[in-house]
Amino acid sequence: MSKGSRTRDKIVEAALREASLIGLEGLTIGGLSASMAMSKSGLFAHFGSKEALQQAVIDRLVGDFTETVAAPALEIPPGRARLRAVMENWIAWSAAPERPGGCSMAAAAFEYDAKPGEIRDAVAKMFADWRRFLADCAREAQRIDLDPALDPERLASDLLGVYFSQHLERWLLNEPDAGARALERIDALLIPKA
Amino acid sequence: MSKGSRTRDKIVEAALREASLIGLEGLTIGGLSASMAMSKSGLFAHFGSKEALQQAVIDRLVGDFTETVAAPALEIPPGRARLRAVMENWIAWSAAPERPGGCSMAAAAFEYDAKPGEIRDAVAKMFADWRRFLADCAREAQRIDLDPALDPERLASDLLGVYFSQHLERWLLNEPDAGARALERIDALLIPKA
DNA sequence: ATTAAAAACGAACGATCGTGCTTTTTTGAC
DNA sequence: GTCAAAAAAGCACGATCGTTCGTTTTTAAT
Repeated sequence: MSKGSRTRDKIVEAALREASLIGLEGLTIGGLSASMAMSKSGLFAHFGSKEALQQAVIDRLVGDFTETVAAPALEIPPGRARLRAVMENWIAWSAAPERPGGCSMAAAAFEYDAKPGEIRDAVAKMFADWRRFLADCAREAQRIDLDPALDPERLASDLLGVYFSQHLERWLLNEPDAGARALERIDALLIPKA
Repeated sequence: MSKGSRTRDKIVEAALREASLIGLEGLTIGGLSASMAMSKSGLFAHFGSKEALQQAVIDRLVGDFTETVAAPALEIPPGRARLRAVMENWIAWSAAPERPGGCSMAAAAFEYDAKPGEIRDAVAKMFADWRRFLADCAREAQRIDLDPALDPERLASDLLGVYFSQHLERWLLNEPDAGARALERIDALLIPKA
């Protein structure tokens, strides 16, 4: 790997960290370059535009998310336990120290829900893909040990909701036990097959 | 009422509308003054700082919210029906045309969850107050016709979650029936007394 | 070691940011 | 109608925004 793409990675990594605090829109080329002791123009040249940088951040975010939240859960055999592991990983991700401002996926979703453009489209795709993944996990689990009477799409929406409320309870209200309480509610949602 | 406070109201109103689209942080004195055909300095003089303007917007938001969502539900006698009316009003508020970018309360909560300062404190108070209101409604309803086995605090968190997920489904994924589906899930959460 | 390519830099651009000051216009009480 | 007070405007400031361009430094293949 060339030196160029290595620095590019470092930049995106730093941008992701900063975006977790101030949002994707709050990112600035100047501020970012200062935080990594490199020149504005040098940093800029790696992307060509601010929007391209934001896109790179989103791509990286999706990659990290998949790797950290979804992939490890796929090691667990399909069923209710796998779906619960997904949610467990997601909540842990939301509290991880390398994301000092919490889950950037949630932040980006609410930040761009009314800002047309390519960034918004990318964020919408990320969100829709994630909801579909949750629904697919639910459907699969219903063939094993999850109550077949549940509506998987509706369950996915509910799981998203539980996540968002625990996000705000943790980050906005500073309630460290928000994640644990959310997991209790998730257990209640995942009704086992009778 | 003096002319001064009348224009101030108009400014805050316009700012609230714009913030619904671009966020509280995205507000600019210049952009706002241009959108209402008035000078930057003339607008600025009403507040003295951008942060004071943002505070005014939040105050106005809280007022509108209380008046539109909470107050009408208090006309309904206490109980499960009142709590459901609160959620119904809230979801309708989220879809109202005078908020072209959706619920600013949700947007502000996620925007400021990691941005320390007075604005964040105000947003956190708004959110905490609202959650307490929901829990109080639930507790009250349990004395009438709501299942006493429910945990009112947990129910309040769940209701918040259902709202947030329908917000994203409506605004980010453009699903017009998100509100109706959310109401179904809310009905399922509000288990009647046996 | 040479050398062309890649990467980083420094300086500057026009635009816009929030904010201060001074002047002009408008208001409302007498 | 007068006149002080309030409101709005005009203008400019330092700072920072994203971006461009020409130069210098570093890399990596020969």
